[in-house]
Amino acid sequence: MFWTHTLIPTLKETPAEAEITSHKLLLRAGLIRKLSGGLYTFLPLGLRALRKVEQIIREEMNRAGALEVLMPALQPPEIWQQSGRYETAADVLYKVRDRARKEWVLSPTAEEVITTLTAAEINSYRQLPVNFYQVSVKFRDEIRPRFGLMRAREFIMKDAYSFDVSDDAAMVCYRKMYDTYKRIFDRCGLKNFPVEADTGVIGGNYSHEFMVPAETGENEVVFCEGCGYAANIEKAASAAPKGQAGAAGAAVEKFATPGVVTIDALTKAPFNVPAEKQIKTLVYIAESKPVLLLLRGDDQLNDAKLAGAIGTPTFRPAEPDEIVAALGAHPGSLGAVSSTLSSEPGKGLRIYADERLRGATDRTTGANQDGFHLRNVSIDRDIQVTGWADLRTVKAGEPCAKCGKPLNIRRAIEVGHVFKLGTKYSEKLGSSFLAEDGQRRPCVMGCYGIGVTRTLQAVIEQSNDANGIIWPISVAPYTVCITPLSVAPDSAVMKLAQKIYADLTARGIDVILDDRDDRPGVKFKDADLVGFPIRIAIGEKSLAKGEVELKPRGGVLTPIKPEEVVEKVEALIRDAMAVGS
RNA sequence: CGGGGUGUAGCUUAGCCUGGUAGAGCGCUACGUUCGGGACGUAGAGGUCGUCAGUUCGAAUCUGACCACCCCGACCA
Repeated sequence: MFWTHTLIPTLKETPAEAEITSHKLLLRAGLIRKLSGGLYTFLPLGLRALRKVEQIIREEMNRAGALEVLMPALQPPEIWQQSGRYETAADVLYKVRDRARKEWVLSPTAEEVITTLTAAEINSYRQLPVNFYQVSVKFRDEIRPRFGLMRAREFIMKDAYSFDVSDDAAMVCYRKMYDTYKRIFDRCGLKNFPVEADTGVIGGNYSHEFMVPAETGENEVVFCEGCGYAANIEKAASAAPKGQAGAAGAAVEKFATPGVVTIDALTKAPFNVPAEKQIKTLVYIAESKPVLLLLRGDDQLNDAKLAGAIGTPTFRPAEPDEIVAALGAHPGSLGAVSSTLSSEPGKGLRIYADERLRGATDRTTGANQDGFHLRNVSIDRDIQVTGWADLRTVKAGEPCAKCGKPLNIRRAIEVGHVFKLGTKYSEKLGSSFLAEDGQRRPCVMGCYGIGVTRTLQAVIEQSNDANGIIWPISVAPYTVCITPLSVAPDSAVMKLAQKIYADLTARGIDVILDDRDDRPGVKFKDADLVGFPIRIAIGEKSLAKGEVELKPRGGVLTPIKPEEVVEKVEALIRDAMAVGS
């Protein structure tokens, strides 16, 4: 490709809309342009990089035996109602109507469609296992699109769905996809690591996310350098000490705490109750009923764990008036001690306590009367707990549950997610098979997603410098940029540039020739900004010495003879591509 | 949806407080001089000042509503 024959609208200045480095560079390097919030046009260069990522994904999915299909983005709401996600995923579903006012759903993912397909087409154990995938546009009504391609209303996703005869067989497939994902992200030049993850609204019982470490990432990941344990903070557990369980002491005693409405205020004089000796009481509404959640005063509730504990994905913090209605007091004086509750625990009011409170004695909590607290509370004696669960959020420095070493927390970008789904969708949508023993059984499913557009941006977020993007060769829009410093058609410089262009292109290498009649500085700056992995500069000065200049984007400039160019470039590409293959 | 912020040319912005009908840099066009890390000169093109309403003789500027975008929280690949 000749530079003047394509569109690469580089910008000297950063558009005000971009906040993080990768988003700024996507715009400045002329890879994308915004149409509206969370909606972007891929320009020729951005699309080339995107296609490279897609190609790697296709090669690895095919290698793993998955079958590529393409499902409709516009889907009937009936199958969503059948799976139950018409309600549970309602927040992210874009809905449109046709001329007859019939409603349709824009696909955020495709479990329903693929399962409808296999319900009709897969009938025998002889057809299993099978794994279908597609690369397509997905739509999600995000609460807040942001950071360019990182969280968009419309994005490219690779989604795959596996069907197996048994749980064990599904696990084999899960492992294969796990390994495949590792290879895909390695080949994209990304530093990445898998972490244990929460399953969220998709459901299922086992899952890992693939994370790319980045300060600008939207996820927090807990990891242990001792044993390699790693988990999303939504899922992570630690061996945080529970504190000694003793015998219940003195009777519960009410005391006045006028104006004290925070954990922190109660730690101060004249009360001096340490946060870890307090029981924090939170009120949530799940399925229209209040639920009390008890945690140590110095612990934070983890929403994802809460969802698992109460067994419903839809819940919300109670409004102040709902809290007063349920407990008779305002936040700051709430508690779960049986004698202070108007309604019997178990009869409508559920109480879940964090594992860390098991056996707790000598605690202080609210009295369900504004301005009063209770001391000497023993949880086993004084509180009727409906269920125990891990409800707290892990903090950095706590001992690893597996090896005891201190845990670390870092931010990361989620680029992929693998789930073991079980039979949730296959049962609801009737995807079953006749087994060898003549029994009909539901397929055991797994699903596997990669945010393709997000992966592309993660590459940029991870690989750049003050001058611009540093593309890994595997996903660069062009591998080589030839920069002739004179573009007069009959000049020796331009003639050599065109010869090298033809030679490299003939070897199947992606080359762009910067034939713009601009000053060298402009061309060098743009080549660095866009970040082509290899630049070959040809000027009259070096040519007089019988040389051209070869410069890897992140490396040092080396003068070489023109006839060595093809060989050197191929060597560089070979070295780079050795990663992950 | 709650909280905060911003809307002036393709991009970055000045002007707004104190009302008098818009200016710069980059980019773009032409010509000339330059030519190894974002050159310079001359001459140009390009603006419903987010939208609507109000106040006023007069609104980019003051008031109100709305819209869009950005940031913080919940959501997710």
